[in-house]
Amino acid sequence: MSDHTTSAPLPRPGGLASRAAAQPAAGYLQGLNPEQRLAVEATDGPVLVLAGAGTGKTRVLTTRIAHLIATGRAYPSQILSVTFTNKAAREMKERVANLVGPVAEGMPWLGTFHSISAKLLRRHAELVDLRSDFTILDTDDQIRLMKQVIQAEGIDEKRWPGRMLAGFIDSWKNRGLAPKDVPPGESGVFANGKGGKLYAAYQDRLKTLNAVDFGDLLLHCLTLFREHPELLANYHERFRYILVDEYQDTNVAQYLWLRLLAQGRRNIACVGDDDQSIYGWRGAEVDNILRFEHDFPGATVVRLERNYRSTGHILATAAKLIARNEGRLGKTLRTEDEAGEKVTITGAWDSQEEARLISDEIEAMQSKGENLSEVAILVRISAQMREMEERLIHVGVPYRVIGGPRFYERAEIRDAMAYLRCVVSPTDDLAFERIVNVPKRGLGDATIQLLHNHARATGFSLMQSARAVVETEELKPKARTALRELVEAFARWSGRAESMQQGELAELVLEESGYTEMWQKDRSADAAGRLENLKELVRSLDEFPDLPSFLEHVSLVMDADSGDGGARVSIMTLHAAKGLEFDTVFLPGWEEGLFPSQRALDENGRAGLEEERRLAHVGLTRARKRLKLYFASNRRIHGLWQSSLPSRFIDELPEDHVEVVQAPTAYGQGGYGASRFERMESFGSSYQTPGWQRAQENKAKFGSGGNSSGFSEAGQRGFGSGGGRQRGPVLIEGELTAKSTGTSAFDPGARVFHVKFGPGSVASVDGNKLTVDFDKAGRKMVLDSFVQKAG
DNA sequence: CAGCCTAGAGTTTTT
DNA sequence: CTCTAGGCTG
Repeated sequence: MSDHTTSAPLPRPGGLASRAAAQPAAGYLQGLNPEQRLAVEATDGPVLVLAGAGTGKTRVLTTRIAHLIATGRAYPSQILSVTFTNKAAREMKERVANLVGPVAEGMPWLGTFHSISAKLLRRHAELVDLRSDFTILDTDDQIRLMKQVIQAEGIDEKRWPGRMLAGFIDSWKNRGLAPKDVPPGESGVFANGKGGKLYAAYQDRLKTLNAVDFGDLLLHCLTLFREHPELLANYHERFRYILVDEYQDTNVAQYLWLRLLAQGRRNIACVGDDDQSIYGWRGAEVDNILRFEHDFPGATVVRLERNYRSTGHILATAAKLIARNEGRLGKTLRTEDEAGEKVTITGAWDSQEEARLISDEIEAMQSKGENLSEVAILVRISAQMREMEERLIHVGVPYRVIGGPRFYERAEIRDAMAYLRCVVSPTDDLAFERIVNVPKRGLGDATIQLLHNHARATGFSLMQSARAVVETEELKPKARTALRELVEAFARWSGRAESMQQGELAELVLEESGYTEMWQKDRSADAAGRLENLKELVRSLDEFPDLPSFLEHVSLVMDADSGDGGARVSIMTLHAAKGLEFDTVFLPGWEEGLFPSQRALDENGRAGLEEERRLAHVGLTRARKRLKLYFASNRRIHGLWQSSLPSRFIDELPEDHVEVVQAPTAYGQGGYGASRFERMESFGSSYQTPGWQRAQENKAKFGSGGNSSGFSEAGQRGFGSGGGRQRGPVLIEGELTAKSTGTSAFDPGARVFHVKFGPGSVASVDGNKLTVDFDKAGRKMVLDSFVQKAG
């Protein structure tokens, strides 16, 4: 290994380090509370910092790094500091730089598990049978490859889809299992026992392609360390201190990775919060954090419990909720902040009204001049976003959606990348296959198949095969010409790669390949945006010294540029909100089945419920000053209106700290009050009627789809915006209280018209509920306010 | 080979 | 309901 830092002596007296150490209580330590300070100053040996939400976790981490550097314990290049996301890594780098100055620039080992692993692997690729210019596949490439492998085995790809295999393989990799390590019982679950075999075949394919997937980055590192102890020892020497952020999110592979590296000096500090572990479904093992003291005997455990973020009521609410979980290390958050406003809970008739209530609140805040960037709407599932967006567009409140497809996952970026990959490494078959017929060149399945056959027979890459095949008569003239042109173009581009600025080269490639033109001709709504993204890609290219380093950056680091500093409300999933905070937080959709998610309950029972509860806890603790929860009695799921009960989590909140703001609607109130009754105490829903199914049954009582669909347009106008700024629920309550509303204005036999179902005749009347035989839609039960007299 | 149409599915997401 | 992937037809 050539890295000079390995053999560099420790700072000597008189160096920068000792000067800093000589100063009493260094400036960076000031303002830390005693626990934080302990977490910073316990430099040697294993340390576990249990940092509750808003307790200054990042501050501890960055100050600790500053402390290690300033006291001369380590050079920046001797500190291994791992995060999960690039965002976290970036933030940490910035904050360390603020503390210690430009020395922090030299922190080559501050990064994500994956980027650090990639770096290690590029150095030692040959030891795990790779070339150092290996490509990193994304999920899409991965699945395409799986499909090929599955088909090659002669398995029906429909019954055993590639993405399913990808899921299995991913979870094996998460657990650090190579093909040979997969328990036979598990490898059997896919394709009648072929799972393990397919995994092995897939790994073989990757090796031939000189490619790795995300999981391999970790896995190959494990192999590297295990099979080359001298190399590992070398890194033990180098990494004097190891820091880990969000430790509760580590999976088994990451845990093993850390354990191997920490073995040497045992100077490992993990910071995390078991109450914020929300990624169990993708392999995170809360156990890693629960087991820390056992794995690292003699560990110093520090609890950070003083919260600097939220007001009293909010914190008390969150604390009470999370206290219901059993599998936790136990922390009690406290604040010295004022009690503030109570947390509110509002019931709405349906999800549209819920959106309306939230937008009303936001508009009110906006008119008071509050900063919309301090407002967030956090949802359980992305499907909830659309309705919120529609509503905000309707009232003209600016918003931004956080999350969604990442920059490099967009088709146009991946296509452009594939072109560049082919230019840089003509043997990249996956990239070649991706763009061979994009834009359309008349090179379809038949041509690809031929190339594949040729490649398999000769051991050539697809590009080489193409070059050979165009010299033969095997292809029809049309296809042959097209393919020849493509192959020649790539030769030309590759030839220029040396001499040209990569940004220019990319532009040239995209232009000459006809790719840009393809989108220019496209008239779909998002074509302009895609061209814009391509421009962005070209622009960012020039920030890199060369194409390969750019490609690495894009596959591992690049994320969507959510720039744009305008004041906007943020909409995102609860998962995406972890680590963020806002003055005001809206939490819609607290309903059984949605949150906690029925699926989490069905698939993981109590563990699933507890993870959902932690997710709720994450949501609650995002708020600094104002926290507003909502539930709707009716929600459209997969296009069907379903009625739902308020979430059990609502029942679990402390009455002293929450306020049920609006008397919920008549129905809503029934639901809220009755929910304690109706729900069973246990969570195992297997023997319990699922919420949504019960909702189906209830539906009859309140009219099937009819009433609610009418809500969409006529309904909204009818009560919502029309009747003088009134709160929706009040009006709806009137509509629903059949008994007190008196009789309907309709008589049996009357002809009526319904916005959704069209014309029909009234069959019977029950209060304000009508049974109508619609001419087209058949017999439906609807509320009279949704129909008009006709003919 | 390309465009249209139909059938099926449909949490949470980073790297 | 809405999207996507794959199948079928021109």
